[in-house]
Amino acid sequence: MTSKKRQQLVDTAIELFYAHGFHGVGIDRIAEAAHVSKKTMYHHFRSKEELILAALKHRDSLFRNNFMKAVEAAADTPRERLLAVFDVAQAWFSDNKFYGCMFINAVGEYAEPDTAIRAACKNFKRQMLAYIEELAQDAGLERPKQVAAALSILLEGSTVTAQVSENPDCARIARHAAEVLVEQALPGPRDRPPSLSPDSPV
Amino acid sequence: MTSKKRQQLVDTAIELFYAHGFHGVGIDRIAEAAHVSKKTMYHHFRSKEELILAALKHRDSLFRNNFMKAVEAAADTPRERLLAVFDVAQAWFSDNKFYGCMFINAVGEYAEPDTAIRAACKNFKRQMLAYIEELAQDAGLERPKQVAAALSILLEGSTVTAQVSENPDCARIARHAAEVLVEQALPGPRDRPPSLSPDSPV
DNA sequence: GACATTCTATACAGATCGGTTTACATTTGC
DNA sequence: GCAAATGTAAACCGATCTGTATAGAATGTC
Repeated sequence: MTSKKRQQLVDTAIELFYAHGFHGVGIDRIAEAAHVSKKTMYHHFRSKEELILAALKHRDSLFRNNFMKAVEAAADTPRERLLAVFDVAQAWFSDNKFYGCMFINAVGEYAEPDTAIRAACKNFKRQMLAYIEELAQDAGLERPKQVAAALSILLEGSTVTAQVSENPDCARIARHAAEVLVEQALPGPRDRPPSLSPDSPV
Repeated sequence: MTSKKRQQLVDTAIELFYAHGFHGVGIDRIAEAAHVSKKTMYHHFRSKEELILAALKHRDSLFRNNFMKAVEAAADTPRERLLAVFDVAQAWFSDNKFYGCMFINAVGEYAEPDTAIRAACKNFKRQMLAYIEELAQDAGLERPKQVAAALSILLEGSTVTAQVSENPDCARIARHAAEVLVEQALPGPRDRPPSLSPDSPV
């Protein structure tokens, strides 16, 4: 059973690191905000890096869980879900506590390769890509991996564009682009009209 | 005339900030690496933030200049240039000193809105988008602004994907997606075959 | 050669960094 | 009631942070 104090620390660490960066937030600040003494904090995490790793790991599972649930709630058919990814993203971008992707931000601060922090970030991205590949497969697309890779790039791009340009609506642009790519990857006759046709049998 | 020492400081600041983050590099380290004393450094820049701003500004003009030159050298026709953007990006990603987009990294560390640093980053992205819009316009596409926004998102997405996943080849995926989007935005009959046709008159 | 200027190296100030330790309060088990 | 255990706040450590000030070397000018 994970301790309650430990969870408070991880939750607070996620919030502060996400909003102010990893180098920008000190241990003291996290301990104080979490109402935990530094001593007990160092009882649960032997270093700042371990706290960062715990925060990233928890953020990973929490974020992907919420993301998948939101996608599944937003659409029923596999193909609609593939596009609903961008609706969910738009809602995320519109949160007033949206500061981009925490893992991209982490890599921006910790660029050295072959470190535990980078590995956690790479792993998050790999799992997000795997989820999109699964959706693309279920949607019965041709070359699902390639299409999923393109949709993943659109998702990353809209995330950083929303972050830097403070414009959540770029998710709509990404969705339109995704529609074209998905349409073009549908099996069957190639020269169909560009409008979305009703579900074809898979 | 900009002083030589000043330029050394800016160049060194760009290199170190880009590789290790803004909070991760101190004033002393930059002054030492630039072979400039702290005193003369504070003669040219009254604070670290001013040095950061000068570094971002110089990086902005340098990067966009090199990028545009590389695109123009890589292709002759407007439509080919629109796609050559991703070839240039791929070469950039393959540099062993590639650490993602410096401006995205900056926003990840300085999230507070309405600051000079954020304004510099937003401005860079705005100018990059304007350049892509210009290419889209010259290529004679329908809805050039919307296509340019999508291509910009693809560019941002491939940049962060190359950064986090250490895979420069995602530029190729982005290029393929861009080809589909450009093809779909060409004026004239809609149901042409998916292969790229030779230049149509604009 | 004398002098003002400009650079340097370096020490310093005060704050904060990550991390440890100390002293005390609170809870717990018996 | 009492001791062991666990929590706390807070001082403390050395290092580093941004920013300033000092002392001396190099430079240029007359």
